[in-house]
Amino acid sequence: MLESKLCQAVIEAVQNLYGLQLAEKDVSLQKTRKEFEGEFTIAVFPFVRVSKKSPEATATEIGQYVKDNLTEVADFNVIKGFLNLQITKEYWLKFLSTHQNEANFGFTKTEESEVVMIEYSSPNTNKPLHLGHVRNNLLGWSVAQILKANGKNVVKVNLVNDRGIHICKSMLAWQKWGNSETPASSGLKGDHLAGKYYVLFDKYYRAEVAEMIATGIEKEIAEKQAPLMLAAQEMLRKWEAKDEVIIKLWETMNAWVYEGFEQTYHRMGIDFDKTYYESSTYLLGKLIVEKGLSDGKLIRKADQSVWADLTADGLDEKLLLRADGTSVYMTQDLGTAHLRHEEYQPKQMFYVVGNEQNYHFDVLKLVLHKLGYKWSDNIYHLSYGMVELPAGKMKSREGTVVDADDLMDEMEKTAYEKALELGKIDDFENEEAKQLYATIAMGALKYFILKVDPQKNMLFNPDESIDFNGNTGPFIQYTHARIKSLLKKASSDLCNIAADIEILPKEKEIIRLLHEYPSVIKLAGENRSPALIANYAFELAKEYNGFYQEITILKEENDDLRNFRLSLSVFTANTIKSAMGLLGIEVPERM
RNA sequence: GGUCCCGUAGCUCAGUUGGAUAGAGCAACAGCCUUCUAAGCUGUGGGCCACUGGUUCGAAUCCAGUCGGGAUCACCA
Repeated sequence: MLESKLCQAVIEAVQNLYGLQLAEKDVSLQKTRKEFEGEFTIAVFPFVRVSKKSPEATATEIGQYVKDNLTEVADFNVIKGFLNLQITKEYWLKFLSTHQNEANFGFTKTEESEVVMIEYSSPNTNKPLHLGHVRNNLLGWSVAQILKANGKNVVKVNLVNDRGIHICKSMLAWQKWGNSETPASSGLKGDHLAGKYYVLFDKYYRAEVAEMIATGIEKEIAEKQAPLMLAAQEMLRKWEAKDEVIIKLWETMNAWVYEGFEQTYHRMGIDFDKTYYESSTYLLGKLIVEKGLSDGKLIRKADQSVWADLTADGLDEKLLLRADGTSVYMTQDLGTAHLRHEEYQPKQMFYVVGNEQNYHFDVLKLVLHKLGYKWSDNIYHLSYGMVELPAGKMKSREGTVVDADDLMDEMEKTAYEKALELGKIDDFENEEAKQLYATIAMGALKYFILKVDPQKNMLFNPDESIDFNGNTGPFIQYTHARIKSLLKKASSDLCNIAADIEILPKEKEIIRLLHEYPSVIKLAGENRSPALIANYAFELAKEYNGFYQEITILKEENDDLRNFRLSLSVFTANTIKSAMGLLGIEVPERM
């Protein structure tokens, strides 16, 4: 790699000139700012201590050494303490012709033994997916792609939370007020149907509680004693006892929900290699807890409940088994983690879960560590920020939840209106036009969400539809389509690039960006951040658009220049497509 | 209250892990299609990088404190 070659040369220079041995991290190699000549810049301030010369003199000496010893370096210049290196035209042109049509440029070959697991989505089966899940799904799927591009053997898993009191609530409501309604009879998607009854439960339950409070019962007692709540709890007990009627109802309603989820996932373009169901893993944790008890690593209290004492690590005590022996969320996660480790022995286990659960994952790792499972070190919580609305958090009770299916519908409608308005689809077949709205709508949505640093909270304003201009998915898609159109008109093959052409600054900038792509993939993998890929794709598209606007490509009369610019275009289109692919965004051939 | 995260243009976000004069997009205004797709390009205005101190050649970035916002501290998941 050129970058490390440059670093090595600088290390060598400092060693030979000043007798100081540096490590690669001591050399700050960065991109040269646009206003200066050159492609790479090294700040030499750290070296003046040993050179005992001015920054300018030091930079000049190092620059001269590097120029003399590296054929790739054509020249250098020094501004204040900054050494700007200029790379030879030959290097850039060779780079261009070598990689312009390389299938997986920038990707690392998959290492089969590097098994890495990533869990994302993890929905509850009592309501449809909302905007929060959308961020989760897109992040998870994209990070999986990025890890693959970094040579990992990725296993994508989903953990469906298909049991528990909240599931019973929608079941109970359906039983009471459903009149045997089904997705077929109502025309509702299965997950929306279940969600409808979950909301209904909440409505009647709150009415009951209000009524009880009105008769003088205390709020807390009312909430616990409301008949609907008692009935839901009774249903959960029956479920755990495998009551036939309840199990049947549970299976039926969950099947509806899965059908609905599948449609949403499919439309979103995300998938899984394996799906775990909490109903079949929730008991596994008990075995681990019992072993921990007999090993004396956990404590049993007088009421028979089991706890992990984490006070020595600055945390609290954590409940692992209730007094009645039933398991809690943490217990279940211990079991699932263990199961996954047994099944795959992953080198790393990633959990894409919102930052509201930071504490949960700290505890999970700590408890596993305490119980002696060394692989607890391989657990990483990919914590991401909340999606907030202008009014604050989404609240289902206030009806401010942004539904995933509705959101995608809205986006498609906007894409359609926009395309119509701009006359983009006048010569499109019906099917192709439909395909285009979907591609652009999803491109806009995915890019909007993925361009933000995962760690940070982000704002979504439902009143303003997501933009299609500027720093957006469609902007990048458009750039790709534009290049494709250009290439269709250029019938010539692009094979050899002549050596004696002049490279303009705008062209140089594009080459440099393309050259940077592999290290962007690497960085995105290390940081598990699709945002780095997104911002890179935008920068590349923007740079190309500037070039396209200002410089003649097809109509250039000099064949060498024409070929060179077409090569640049091909390479850019390929890289845009590749980068957007890592985000799960398709790029159209025309739009 | 304890712990953790965040605070950059009117708004939404970048800022390559400490480097040069802090950047994009949106919104506003002014231009550019008889020539490769105008979902594009060019230009103008807009900043006490929350505040204060510290570390050093150099800080939006690291450390400490203050203020403001969020999350969490359940026998919910």
